[in-house]
Amino acid sequence: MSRRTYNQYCATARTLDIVGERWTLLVIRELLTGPKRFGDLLANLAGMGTGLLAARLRYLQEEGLVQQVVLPPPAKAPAYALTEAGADLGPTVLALARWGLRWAAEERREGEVFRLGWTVLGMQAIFDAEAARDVRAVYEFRVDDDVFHVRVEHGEIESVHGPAQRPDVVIETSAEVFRALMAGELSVAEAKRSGSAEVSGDQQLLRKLRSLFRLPQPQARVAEEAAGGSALTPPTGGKPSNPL
Amino acid sequence: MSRRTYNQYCATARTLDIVGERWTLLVIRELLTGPKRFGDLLANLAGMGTGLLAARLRYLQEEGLVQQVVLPPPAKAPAYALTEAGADLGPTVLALARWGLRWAAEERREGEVFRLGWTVLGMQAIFDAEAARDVRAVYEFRVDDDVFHVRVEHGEIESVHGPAQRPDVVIETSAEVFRALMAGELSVAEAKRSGSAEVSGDQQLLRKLRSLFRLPQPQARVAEEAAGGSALTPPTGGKPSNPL
DNA sequence: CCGGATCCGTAACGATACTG
DNA sequence: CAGTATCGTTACGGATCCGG
Repeated sequence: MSRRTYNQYCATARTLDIVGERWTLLVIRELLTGPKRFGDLLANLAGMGTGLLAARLRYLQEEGLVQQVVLPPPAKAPAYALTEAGADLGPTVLALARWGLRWAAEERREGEVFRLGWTVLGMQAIFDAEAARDVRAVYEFRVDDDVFHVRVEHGEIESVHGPAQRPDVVIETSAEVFRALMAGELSVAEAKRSGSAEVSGDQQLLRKLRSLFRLPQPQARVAEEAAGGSALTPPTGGKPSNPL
Repeated sequence: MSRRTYNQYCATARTLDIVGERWTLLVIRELLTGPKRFGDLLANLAGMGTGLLAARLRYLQEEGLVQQVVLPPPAKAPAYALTEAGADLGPTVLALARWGLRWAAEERREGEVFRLGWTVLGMQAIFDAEAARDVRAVYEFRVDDDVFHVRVEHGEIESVHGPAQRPDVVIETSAEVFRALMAGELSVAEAKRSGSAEVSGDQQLLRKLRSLFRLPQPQARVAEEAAGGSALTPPTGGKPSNPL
């Protein structure tokens, strides 16, 4: 009858009691880039039933991580947004993303869904605050019908759904080309030359873009030797895989 | 038949495909402080069935996050340990703990289990690298039959299950008193005076202990106002709740 | 059409009993 | 001690239906 809980006096377990169920952290991920409507959430969470999404949103509201809002005019539609408590899960979600980029970043698998917003969050995960100390720029990305923008300022980064007010750089392309760009299979210059991407704006800031991120060396997760002090596994030495 | 997956080309979702199922991150949490035997894991994960734990460990081995090891003499018993990939989930688990300390840190609930190791990890989560820049010390905690030690050096912290080689400070007490210490309901000095804790070792380093951690202000997760720009909620102003 | 609520088959989990 | 086998219960996934 009552809710399933780990029943542990432990901060990690308490957190997982609230956000550890299936889909929950992905709902948070979606809302981290801005408010979303029920239908948009559903569209980005293929496989999740409407009933389950409604139940999750209701529970997250009860727990004070999510709130219902009304989108500003002209939209004026009902939507869901994170509260301060919910938004504070950002570092946790980014930590998950960082691990995935390092240890589970094989290429796109057959049938896997791809959304622009996820990659934008990935950029946040590998953002290099040091390298961005003196950069102040707004990048806008347009893929298919989706638009996100990334604001870099004071060594911080922010990723938001929707167009920017005054972007310094605009990159417009297809989902597949954008995916290839971020996977390091293609450079922006190449994409632009081949006509598969439209790029406009400040050339200086465009060139700076790739320096703002420190992609972790993707590693293979091979089981190590058992027994004593397991010897260091040599670096995999695969392609460094640069984004942008 | 096949494994349940989110099927998203997204680093966060990929990570959750591997460690997002029930209990999995708590198994990782247990192993973050050192190798553990099957029975010890089970004892610290009350409510988890033997079959499920076995299945999780088998899967995590297949995925290269966990490996079977043989404990060094005199134990010489089989145990489970993290691989490099598994250990790299440390930052993620600590991020979860940090959120819990801030937003879900109500007092101990009726029936909740408490283990020394979880609190030791909590200390890691709120460790203040700046404040510890010039501290070099090993603290040992003994609670009931459990022993952990915390090594602080070069602005880094490490929490390990078992006794230290040469601890600078040793604190021995009961689970309930230790819990109260970390919850800020009691100071080490008070506990020592009342005879509910044995403390020995370097007094200087003992006094430094509490300065090494920056406990987040615990916040209530109240749902914020909907509509326009939600007004700032006033600080809860509860007791600052200092550990140690 | 959007935002759900309801229903039902399947997969995951929890507790206990049993075995090398 | 370290698991495997079994079985009742809960959670999830997909489809259908309903109100504004």
